[in-house]
Amino acid sequence: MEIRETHSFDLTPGEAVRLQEKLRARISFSGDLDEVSLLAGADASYVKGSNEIHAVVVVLRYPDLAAVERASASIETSFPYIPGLLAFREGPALLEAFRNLRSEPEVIFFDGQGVAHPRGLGIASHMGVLLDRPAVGVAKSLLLGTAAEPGAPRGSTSPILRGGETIGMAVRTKERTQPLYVSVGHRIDLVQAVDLVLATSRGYRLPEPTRQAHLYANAVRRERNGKGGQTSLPSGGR
DNA sequence: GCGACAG
DNA sequence: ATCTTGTCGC
Repeated sequence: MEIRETHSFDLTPGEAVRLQEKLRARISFSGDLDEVSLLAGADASYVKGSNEIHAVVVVLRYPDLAAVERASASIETSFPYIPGLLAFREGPALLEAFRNLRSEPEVIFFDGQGVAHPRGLGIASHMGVLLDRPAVGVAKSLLLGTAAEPGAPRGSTSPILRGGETIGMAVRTKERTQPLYVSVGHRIDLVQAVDLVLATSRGYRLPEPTRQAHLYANAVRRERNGKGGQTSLPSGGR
């Protein structure tokens, strides 16, 4: 993918916060999506004792979810994990992975929050704005706000509230598992974002784009890491 | 001041 | 995120 815009990621936490406050104004909460034919999932994995970060993007065809393309990038990061500043840790690697991608997915799922963030600019919104592409935040836990437990059936939802405002939706993508927390990233509305997450969740808690990205990110880390990584193979399950 | 806190 | 084997439940 062509990345027309970027900025320095070599910032102090304070400078990063100011940049978030500035970029948040550019988020579009409305959807301009017609028919989705390609969607992507992005994720990153790390090597325990080092600063290595392996970022990947997996593109799937919609609605059959067949794999179309995978791209990755492995770099050194210096920014630590600070709640609220995740994009400054994973962003550089993710953008590099997108540069290595040839497909043009219409929507991208990110691991983490969209606007359900202290400054309204979680990693999904941040990347969405820089890539100027519809983006959805799919998080496994909450960073901001509260949400009642969604009903038991798959597809049940419950709003993520923050001072009376709905900033996202808790979504039950699979029965008897913890809900996912979906929020608008960029150029999409919450209803469509939730619809897409549910439409791409097939038998697992994580929607396929995110799940495939997770698996690929771990695979990339392992092959680029002959020793320090995990040696056992997934035990499987069917 | 204290606790919470995406990945 | 990462470290880890078996184990309980669907």
